[in-house]
Amino acid sequence: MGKPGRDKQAKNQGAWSKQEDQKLIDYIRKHGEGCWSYLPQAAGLLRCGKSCRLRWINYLRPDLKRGNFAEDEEDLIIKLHALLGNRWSLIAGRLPGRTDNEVKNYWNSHLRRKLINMGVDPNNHRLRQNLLRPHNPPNPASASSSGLQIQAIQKPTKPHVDKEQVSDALSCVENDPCALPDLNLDLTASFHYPSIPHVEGNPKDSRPLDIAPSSTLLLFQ
DNA sequence: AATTATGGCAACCGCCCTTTG
DNA sequence: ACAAAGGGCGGTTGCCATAAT
Repeated sequence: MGKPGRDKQAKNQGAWSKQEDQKLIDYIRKHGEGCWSYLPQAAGLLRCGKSCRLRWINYLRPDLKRGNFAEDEEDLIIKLHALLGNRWSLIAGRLPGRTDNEVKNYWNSHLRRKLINMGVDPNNHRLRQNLLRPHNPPNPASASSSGLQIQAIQKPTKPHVDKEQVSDALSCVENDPCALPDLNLDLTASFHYPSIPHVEGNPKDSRPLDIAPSSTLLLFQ
């Protein structure tokens, strides 16, 4: 294919206008989500298909929750991030009405800092070494602010994993339920597009879910 | 009141994977 | 088997609002 993200007809960039939003909404209400590369032309939008897709998924979809994250959503994001890493689409799939972009932004702007304040390395979800020393312990009050308790773990984590590792990790969880005592996560793909007209089945939706390894994760109780 | 710093979020970029012919 | 096209994803950027000075 040609250079990705480059639609030759696309002219508009930057923020979407109300008119553009309405065109996109109207088109998708009428025809459903189909071929994104064809959509701009059909809907009369001077945007690239990717831009339309992103605008719809992240902003215009009728089932989006928006607004502040609840505390249980925060907890879930932290737990899932510990399990999955920066796989925002998978994490968002477990949060009805939330998008990967929203979860990613919330992580980067709120939760990362929160974990750091708790003395936890947001990259590997382990207690930072310097904070384990007696003269500089993590603040227990802040650490329990979201109802989380933390156990330090020893082995380093690998940020990115391949699919075989992922399935190994899943079987590890299955074989050893004590590994993740209280997560109780049903890690099957879950998508929430209840009000979108279904035009054609998307084969990608049925692809197997891949899960990051858990053996070196910080454990939450 | 004006200026600067910071945070939050929407949107874009570019890579990678899957599908199709 | 291969290449091209489409779509999805995570990372990054840039704009705007608010806080601090």
